[in-house]
Amino acid sequence: MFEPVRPARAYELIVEQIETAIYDGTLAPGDRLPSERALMTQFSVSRSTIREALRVLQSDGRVQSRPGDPNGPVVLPFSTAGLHKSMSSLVRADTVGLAELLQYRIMTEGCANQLAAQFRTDAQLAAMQEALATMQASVSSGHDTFARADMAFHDLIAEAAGNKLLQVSNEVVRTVVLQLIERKITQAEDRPAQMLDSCRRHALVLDAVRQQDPARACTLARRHIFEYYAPYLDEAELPRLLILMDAPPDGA
Amino acid sequence: MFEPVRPARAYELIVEQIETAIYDGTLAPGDRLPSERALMTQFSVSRSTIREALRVLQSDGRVQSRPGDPNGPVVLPFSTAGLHKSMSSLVRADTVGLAELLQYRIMTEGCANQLAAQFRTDAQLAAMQEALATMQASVSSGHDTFARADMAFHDLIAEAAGNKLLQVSNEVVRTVVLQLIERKITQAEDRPAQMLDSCRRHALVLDAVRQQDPARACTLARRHIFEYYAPYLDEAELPRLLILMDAPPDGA
DNA sequence: TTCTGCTAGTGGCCGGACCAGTAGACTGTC
DNA sequence: GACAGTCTACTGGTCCGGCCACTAGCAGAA
Repeated sequence: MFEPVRPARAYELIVEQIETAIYDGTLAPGDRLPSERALMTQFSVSRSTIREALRVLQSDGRVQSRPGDPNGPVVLPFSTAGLHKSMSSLVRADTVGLAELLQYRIMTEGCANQLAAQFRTDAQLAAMQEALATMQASVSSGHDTFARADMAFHDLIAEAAGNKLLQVSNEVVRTVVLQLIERKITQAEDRPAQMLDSCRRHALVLDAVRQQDPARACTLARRHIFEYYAPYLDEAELPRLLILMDAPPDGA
Repeated sequence: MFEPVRPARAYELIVEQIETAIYDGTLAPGDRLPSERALMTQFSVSRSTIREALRVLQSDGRVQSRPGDPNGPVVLPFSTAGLHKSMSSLVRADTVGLAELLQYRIMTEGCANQLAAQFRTDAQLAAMQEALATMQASVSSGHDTFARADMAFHDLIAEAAGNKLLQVSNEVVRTVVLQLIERKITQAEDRPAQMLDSCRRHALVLDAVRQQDPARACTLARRHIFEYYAPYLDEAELPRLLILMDAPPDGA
């Protein structure tokens, strides 16, 4: 009949007020909050309470304060840091595993390629071409340049897809996956062969994007991710990914 | 040559210590932290510093403290709450429009249905059936019950898909979409007809899930979302969604 | 045995204080 | 007038001691 109540903490109310001010634009990135001593009069609470609220906002990446700064805490622009943090924490805690990450990535990256193939501009296509060239050129030189160019390629795809959510989620998942298998992948003895193979596959995908063939771009991208990362998975985990390959959504 | 240094805050060091203790299992979910007064002697800092550290840990969903509890703050189990929080902040903050949200939702929900059709258990199927029944029963009664049952249905699909990332992102996007058009949808004069139609479509999707036909489940789910929300979009925005319909991934 | 009231200890919050650090004004020099 | 250096007012980080409402568990009453 009645609902349980959760007594309101003062600092939580302050966090809420400042958060909504950020959401509705009253506080834009780059703006400055009043100093802690000014805030305590505005909210009529003590400084400890203000500080606890600021700590929460800071840990959420909304504001940042610097000792001695006479301008007060600064409102930060949105960043994906929070997403990265919470996702890698889930990975560290074994709540989500590599298979789950890859399953998700196969879906989103596939969709991204599909959209990119449809809506890419010529300029975007040229940029992708360039990123691929950098990848090919750095096969022999270094793992680092290659990885960066690889990252850039996928970023360009996501950008061409024209969906910010897709872009961000792709970027986050991709980064977390790389973190997870970074050691294994850099130490692989057949690393150069892997890189060459990766280039070949990227070229195939890029070709589909160039010819504006969404279905093929999607299928190739999915298959590429699957085959590239499959060695790092257990046998038992493969079916959950395979169903995304030859079954739909490419309707084979 | 040299890297910039960031002076270490005391409370940050405390957060780190407790966090690593949680990660490496020294502190398991359900365990109790010492009281704030005890922690201040262990870390040899003042209570304010302890409290600021606890605020950060609390906002990250790692611990929770309750006033008057003689057992001290409790270590929480890992959950997707943090991911949920940062994801909804992304969706809210980055000024993504309805079309973009729906585009994303069509992709993820489609995939979820595809996976759910493949991997659902009989128990999950029964639960979906029940949710759909509740929806059908509440068409005449009230908008609220209907919306809740609708939500439950999609949650069950996402759960059956067996991917936590997919589950969280689906839930977030769905919630935000509903918030965006809540007013328009509850005030629609043909609301009962809409509800009936929605039930019919859900039944179709559920049938595909029952028969474990992933391709059909995916296609139907995508089409359902598109047609349900299309009236709330501009003409110009439709193509970006349509490409996800009759082109792949259902390979028509 | 059940219930009640008490109590020790808890987290939430307050006010004041000190310190190292910062930016901008202020000074003296050239 | 331009520029180095100092000075100052204020900032955030931390500490201390104190008060309050609340909770769990216990001792005593029924």
